[in-house]
Amino acid sequence: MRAHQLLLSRLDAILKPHELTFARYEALVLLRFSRHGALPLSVIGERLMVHPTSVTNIVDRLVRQRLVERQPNPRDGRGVLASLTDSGAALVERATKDLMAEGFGLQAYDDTQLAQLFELLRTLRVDAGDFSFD
Amino acid sequence: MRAHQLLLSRLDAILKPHELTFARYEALVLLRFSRHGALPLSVIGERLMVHPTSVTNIVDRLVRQRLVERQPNPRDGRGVLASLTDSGAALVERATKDLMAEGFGLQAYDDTQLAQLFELLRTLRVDAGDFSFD
DNA sequence: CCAATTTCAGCACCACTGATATGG
DNA sequence: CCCATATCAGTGGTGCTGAAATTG
Repeated sequence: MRAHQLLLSRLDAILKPHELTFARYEALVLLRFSRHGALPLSVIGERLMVHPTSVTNIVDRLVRQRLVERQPNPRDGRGVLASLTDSGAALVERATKDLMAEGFGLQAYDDTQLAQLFELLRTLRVDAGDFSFD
Repeated sequence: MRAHQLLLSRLDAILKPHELTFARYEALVLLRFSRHGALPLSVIGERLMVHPTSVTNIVDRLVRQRLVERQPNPRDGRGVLASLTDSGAALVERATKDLMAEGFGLQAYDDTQLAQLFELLRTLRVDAGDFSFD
C-alpha cells in the first residue's frame, strides 16, 4: 500500500507540470499507440480497466484541455471515439520523455529485481482473476 | 498499480459489510492497539501518513458512526483525542477476524514469497525516503 | 424486444490549499 | 511573537450506482 502511494506520488509529481494525472496520461498513451490515434470509449474502459462513467469523466477533462476530441464512431452509431489532437500527441511525447528520464519512478531497481517484482505481483493478479500477460 | 487496485478492492469488499473503508479501518486498528484506545489526531496523521485535514475527515466519519468520540486532550489544550467507543472496539475485532480469515487478501503467497515481496517493496520505500522498518 | 454504448445526476471518498480559532 | 493543533470551506480527482437516450 505504502509503496504504491509513494510510486504514484512520484509519477504525479512528474506529470503535474504537464497538467496531467496518471489516469489521464494512461488514456493519452493508449490513444497514442492505437492505430489511428482514436478509440471508442468502451475500448478505453476495457484496456485501462476503468468504469464506463470514469471513461466519460476522463475524456471530458482531456477534451477540456484540448488534448482529445470526441468524434462519432463511423462503425457504430451508438459509439463515440476519443481522438488525439495534435497538441495531445505532442504532450504525451513530452510527458513520456520526462517519465523515462526518471525510470518511471523505479530507478531503485535493477533488471533482475524488476523481473522478480513483476513476477511476484503477477501472482496476486492471477489469484484475483486478472490477466496474466505471460 | 494493478496489483494494488486488486488488493484494495479485496480488502474493501471484506470491510464493506462492516461499513468501513480501509482508511477508517486503519485508524480504528491504530486506536485499538494504542495504550488507552485514544490518540491525538496529530499522532494518527503521523502514523498513518495522511494529511491533517484528512484525519479530521476520517475522524468525523467515525464519530458519525459512533465508533469513535472526540475528547479534549488533557495534556494539550490545543489538541483533541480520538477515543474508541465500545462499539468501535467491538467492530474492529470483528473486521480484523474477517480480514485474517482471508489472509488480508494475500493467500496466494507463501511465507517465503511474502518476505521477498516485502523486501522488494522496501527498496522502493527506502529509495523514496520512507521509513525502512528493519 | 433485448443488448450495448454513452451520458448524466448524484454520492462517497481521498488529498490537498488557504484561512482561521485556539492554545503552548 | 511564533509555532502547533485542529477545523472549515473549497477544489480536483477517482470510483461507483441508477437512470436515461440512442442505436445495433
